Amino acid sequence: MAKHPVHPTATQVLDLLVETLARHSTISMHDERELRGLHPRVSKVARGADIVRQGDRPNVSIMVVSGMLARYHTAPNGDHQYLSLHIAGDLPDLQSLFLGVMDHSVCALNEAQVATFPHSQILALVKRAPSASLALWRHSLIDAAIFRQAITSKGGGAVARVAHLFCEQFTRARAVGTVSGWSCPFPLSQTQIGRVVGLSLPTIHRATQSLRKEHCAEVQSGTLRILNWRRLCKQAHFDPIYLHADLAERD
Amino acid sequence: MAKHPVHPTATQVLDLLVETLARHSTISMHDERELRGLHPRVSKVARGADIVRQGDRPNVSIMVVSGMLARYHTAPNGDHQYLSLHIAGDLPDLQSLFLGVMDHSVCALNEAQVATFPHSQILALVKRAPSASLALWRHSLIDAAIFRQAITSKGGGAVARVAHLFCEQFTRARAVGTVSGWSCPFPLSQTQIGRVVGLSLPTIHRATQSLRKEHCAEVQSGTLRILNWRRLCKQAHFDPIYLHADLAERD
DNA sequence: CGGCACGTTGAAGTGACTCAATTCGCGTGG
DNA sequence: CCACGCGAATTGAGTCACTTCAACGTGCCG
Repeated sequence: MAKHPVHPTATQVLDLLVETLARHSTISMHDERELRGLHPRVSKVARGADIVRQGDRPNVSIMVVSGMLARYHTAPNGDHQYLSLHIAGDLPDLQSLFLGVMDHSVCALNEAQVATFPHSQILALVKRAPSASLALWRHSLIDAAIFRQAITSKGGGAVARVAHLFCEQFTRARAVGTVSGWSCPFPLSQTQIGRVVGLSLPTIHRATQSLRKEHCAEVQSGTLRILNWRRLCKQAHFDPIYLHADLAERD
Repeated sequence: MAKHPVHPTATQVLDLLVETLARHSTISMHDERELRGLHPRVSKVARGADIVRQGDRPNVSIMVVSGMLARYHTAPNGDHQYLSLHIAGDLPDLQSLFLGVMDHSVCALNEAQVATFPHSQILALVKRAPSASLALWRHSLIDAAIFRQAITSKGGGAVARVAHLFCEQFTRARAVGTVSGWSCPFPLSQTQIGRVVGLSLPTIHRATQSLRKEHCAEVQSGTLRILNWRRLCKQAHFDPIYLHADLAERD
């Protein structure tokens, strides 16, 4: 599985979409047929580039095909506070479908490929395959659950916050199949980790160092490697319930 | 407008629901007719009582009719971290419709009245009036936007966080019409304010005192009174864009 | 009157921040 | 091929805001 498929076809993109939704929702034959009727446009995004900006009124929604994106707020002093990280299959700005104006921005953390779906097509899909739209709704609810967890995580110390970030990322990477052994992609510098968990660079450094010394986890050249999952989870007070990774229990 | 209607009829409850959704979405005649076909059950909840608990698998969703509710996480040490506050018209656990198991709890901050809607009825509604379900979806997206804002707010100092809470609550209260002059209901003790913004009691005390001394806002016997809206917003770095209170711009 | 919840205030401790200096890895141009 | 420069990681010193702990006031309800 190449990190950057040379030129993903529409079919591959739609595969990814269906696969993502099927991970937590039941997708009927009819739903799948309608989903495959969408016409995504795939484009490449440079590392650090913005895809959507606060205040925009997009008329498309995007899906991550490869690479990693981040949503962020811009603080009054100009700093960036990252709100969430997004990997293949994620739909980071699905909300723009219903909330006219963006209340945050989306940028690429490394070179990434994104698929864009016109809102008009999605809205048409909603009419023709309502149960497929419920899958999208559920997807956005899980998204919200992750934000709630982020609020609480700020209660713990620096090590706990970083450890929690590692746990969440590894768990989500495992779900989409981008892990190999105990490693998964993690293209963030320490400065960027600081923007995610809301701590300063020196603090992040000490926290990551502590986690490496205690053989919990380490980051090296864009990869996160788990050294001791059990211990890492304990440091993080990680309880994956909020990721709602279990299969749907209703239809 | 009594704080606790003696015994709200189903009609009044459905009025509130339609009114709430119409605030940000276009509700067609057909949608409204279908919404009014729901059969809510109204019940009274004692101050401090839990309505749903983490780990539950509810088969109903609730709407606040009067009073104030809070969603909260329970920290490893037993502390409660409030995630959001909810007033009349809010649907705090709409997510339970699609996410089987609750990842947080909901409790009443004062004596409150809540309406319960069976999931089965809502799902039936979704089938019969898809566009009404889009209004519910949008509602849950605004909910998520508030969580995102909460993450960023933790960046500022104690005074800024408390001020931001005051701004948000007053703005939302104004939207549902529970303000009178520059006052709105706010039944939280300083300890509870601490649970919302993630600070200790003494810090909250000093922050509220500072806001009163600077004639920004004050809390008195369950009421929040704005003394100087402009100055309060400045202290809070409050930008209401994330509340998406503007009317819907698409159908 | 006694208990209790909440508000008020002070003193001491601690964790993270800012600021700053140094090192390392790596690509680039002389 | 080496010097340079840049981004990132590393480390230390001093400061500040919030925490914890503790004590006391105050109003209300039994």
